Amino acid sequence: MNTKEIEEKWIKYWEENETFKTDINDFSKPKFYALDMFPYPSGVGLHAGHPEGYTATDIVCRMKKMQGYNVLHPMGFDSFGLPAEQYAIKTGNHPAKFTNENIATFKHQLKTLGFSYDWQREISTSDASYYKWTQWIFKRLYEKGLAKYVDMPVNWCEELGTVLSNDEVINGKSERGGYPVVRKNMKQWVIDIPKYAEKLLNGLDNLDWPLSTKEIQKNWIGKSIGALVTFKVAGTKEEFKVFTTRCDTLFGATYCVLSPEHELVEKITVPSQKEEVAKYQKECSLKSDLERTELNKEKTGVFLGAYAINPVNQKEIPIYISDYVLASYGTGAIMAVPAHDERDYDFAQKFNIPIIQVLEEVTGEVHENETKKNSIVAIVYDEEKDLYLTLNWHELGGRLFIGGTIKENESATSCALREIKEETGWENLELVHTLPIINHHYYAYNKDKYFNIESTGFFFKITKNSIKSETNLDDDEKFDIEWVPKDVIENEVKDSLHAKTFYYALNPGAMEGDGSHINSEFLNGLNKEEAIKKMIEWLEEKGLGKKQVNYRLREWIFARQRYWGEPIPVVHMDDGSIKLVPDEDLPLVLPELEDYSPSKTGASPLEKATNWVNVTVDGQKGKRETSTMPGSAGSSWYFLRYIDPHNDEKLADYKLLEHWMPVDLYVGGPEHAVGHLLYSRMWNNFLYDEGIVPYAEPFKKLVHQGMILGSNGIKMGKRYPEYSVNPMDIVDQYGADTLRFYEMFMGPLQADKPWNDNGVVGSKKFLDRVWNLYINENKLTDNDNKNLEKIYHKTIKKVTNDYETLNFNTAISQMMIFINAVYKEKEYPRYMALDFLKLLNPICPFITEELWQRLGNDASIANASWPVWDESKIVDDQIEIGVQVNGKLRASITIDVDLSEEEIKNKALDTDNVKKHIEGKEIVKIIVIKNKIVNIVVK
RNA sequence: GCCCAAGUGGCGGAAUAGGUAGACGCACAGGACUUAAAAUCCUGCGGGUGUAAUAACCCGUGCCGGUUCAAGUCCGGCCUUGGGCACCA
Repeated sequence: MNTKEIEEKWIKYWEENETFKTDINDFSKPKFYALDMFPYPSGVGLHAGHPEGYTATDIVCRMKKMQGYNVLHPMGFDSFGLPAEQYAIKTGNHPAKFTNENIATFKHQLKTLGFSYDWQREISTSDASYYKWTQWIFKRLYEKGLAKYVDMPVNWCEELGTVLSNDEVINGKSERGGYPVVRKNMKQWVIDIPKYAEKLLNGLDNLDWPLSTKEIQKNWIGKSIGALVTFKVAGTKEEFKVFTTRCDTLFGATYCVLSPEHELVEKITVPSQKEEVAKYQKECSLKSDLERTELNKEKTGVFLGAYAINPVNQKEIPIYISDYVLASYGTGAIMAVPAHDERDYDFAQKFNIPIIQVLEEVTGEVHENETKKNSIVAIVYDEEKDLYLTLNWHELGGRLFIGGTIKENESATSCALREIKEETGWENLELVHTLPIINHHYYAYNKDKYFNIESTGFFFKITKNSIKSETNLDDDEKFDIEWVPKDVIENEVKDSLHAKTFYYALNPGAMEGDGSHINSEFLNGLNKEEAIKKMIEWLEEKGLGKKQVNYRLREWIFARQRYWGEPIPVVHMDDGSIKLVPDEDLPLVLPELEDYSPSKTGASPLEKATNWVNVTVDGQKGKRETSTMPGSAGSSWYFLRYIDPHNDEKLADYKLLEHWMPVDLYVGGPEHAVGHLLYSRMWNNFLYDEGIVPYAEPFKKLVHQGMILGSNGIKMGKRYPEYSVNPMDIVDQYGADTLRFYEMFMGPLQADKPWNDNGVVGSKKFLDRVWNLYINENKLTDNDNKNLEKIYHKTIKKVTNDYETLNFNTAISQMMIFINAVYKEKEYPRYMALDFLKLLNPICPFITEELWQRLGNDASIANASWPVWDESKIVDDQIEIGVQVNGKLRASITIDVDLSEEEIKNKALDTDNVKKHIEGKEIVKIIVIKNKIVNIVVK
């Protein structure tokens, strides 16, 4: 088989005959729109991962076409981007030259692989005829106030000379290149995607997408429901709002924190603190994002000297600034509840701010007639030895810490010290933390009474001054004093009160879940949900706050200080106003430059095109915007343009969109979960709201292909070039069919899979086996062959269903089983041979076209109709089922399918090995699951 | 730390309304064809005890426990790997 010759022949045939041209206006058949994530045409051509997803959609498309669907299967290029620009900087050539050369290479390679794209619908985001409409959409966003020119802190990457959007920054470094990114205030174009947060969140519900991707989008949007609470600044007319999800803990708010950038800081700082505050603000502004997150261990901050008034109790509480409060989230200000937030706790400890507990954990089981009392649990820690002091009561109560009842007129602390001394003899300990009060219910066996206690926890440490004296214990105090490490406590301290107390000792401020409210006046006794509801009602009634939804999602930074992108179609007039470039002047085409290099100061290369930049509009002078749009602009709507790629009047005809959208199957990598896949949903939702497109959600079903790893199990790439595979080399050596077949057989589409050269050879062997069967073996016959009938119908069924659900590896294994069976036969009926070619065709279009023709067919197999199976021919009349005794397989029997339960039982019991295992035992029952298994239970 | 996904032979992977674990392929071993090799075709192939060979038995789907006549599949608790988020109030 000469794969090269065959492949070239059919590529030419399909092109000349327009085999895969979509008649977009033919609404008579059901439609199927399959979309691949279009590639960035890099200089190196396709990598091993491209053919995987592309083959997957191609298989489904080819099957759907044969099943009578009108299939739309387009391809294009995401052709704006940095590599082309860097090439232009180096060579002085226009980036378009480089881009077009690469597109030509990509297109050639894609054709070589046999994908059934309708190339007449090809688009390229850097074509002016395409980006005309990208600019047009931008204008609509601007008109609706969704594209905004604002002064705000943005991600500035010095090395790349541009600002970046949040999804392009990973751990404080640029996604591309890994260069440091800092926060910098710049006047920038942003898209107000948070306005669409709710729609983007709700829209996910009805999408057939991977759960993990939906989850990532949900987290990225980050909806939280809470309240906005107004705090007045004592002695001034100023006030500020805080966002909180736990307004029920307001009684425990003992200070407030503003972000260092908060606008109120200058106004309310008292004169004596001004210097220190200014110094701290400066320190924070110089920190990069990376430093700011890395240095999150030790809390820092400065007191403003000003006080806020807690609206629930009129108490004056200090106001600080600290960089643990982010300017960009919520209102940039918080109320701090150190008792129930670890960060606030750390800060309060460091600055000696009071801690008020307002939530109380309830442990144990509630009973009637409980006796109430107050008590303590004391934990004593030896830091040097890393051991904790416990009392081992053995069978009387297990391992516990020191406990005791608070006497009348005694404070909790002195009770704790007294109990420690009485029970263990230790004195002069250092109190590390007072732990939250726990409301505990229990039953005391020795007193036969139910108790309900308010237990205060204490965490003490032994110091050099600590002393131990002899103890004088009562007779009923039968315990051993044991010093044990942490893991022994975690395993052995079973009592819920003591275990919880220990947890709080190690995690101060961690009590932030549900609990019963205390110290909270009108909220006392309520749980979290009730208390939040009541507090919001109270705040709203008094005009001090209201219910508020907040999102983590931020503005989409929409400008890049680069050349190779869509020009933003606006003019900044000398009087400071902004004018849009009129629709009739679109596309606003990129000017040619002598020098494409960026500047370190944040100026776009376009500033050098002075003739282009300086314009007069309506007799007024102005300058064009010189930043360009990000790469994610053009890819946010390309799926619409495929439907009507040559339309000069509209981005796409509404009637066509109505018929063809949404995309039925979208395949691409999971790395676009919060970039492209969120941005395109936002644009499409916006265009829907504007009545430009007929459906809000663009992608009905989404599937992520996994990564093709090197044979070492590690991602292919620069690090391990010796393990990287160039798909074109595989095509040269084994043919495109083999590459497609192998990548589909490797494993589930969605999984990451290591490359294996032997696997490629194995795939080629199978295709050779098929070829030989049709060409060299004289088995083809016009007779029928009953031996193959069942497997033939089964194969059609399995392959059809597996293609539909994208389980290509198991479809292939079924085809192998079929071919193995044919090899064992003398005669291969012609109709089966033809139908098998149809089943294999979506994966291996070349070899199947060739064999189809050699079997005497004129037209392309792509136009043949998909085979159908006969369910009645699949049913077995005899099957083998297992026989178990007490759940262990002891035999298997062959039975007629319609055999009665009684007969199956008899047959099972009549088997030698089964007899052996039930001999002398009593049969308890016999379970017969029709056509599956028999299980005999004996005693 | 929080959220999500996944752990099955030497390897890639099959099998989930709970019902004979290891389909199919790779690798490996043996055989046929050949002067020979390659290619091709056929057979075997989870680990162990056992047998001349069969038979038969035991163990086995990351670990521990549970539910069930029956668990890779369901439940509880861990461990490991991958991905996402991370001072988000």
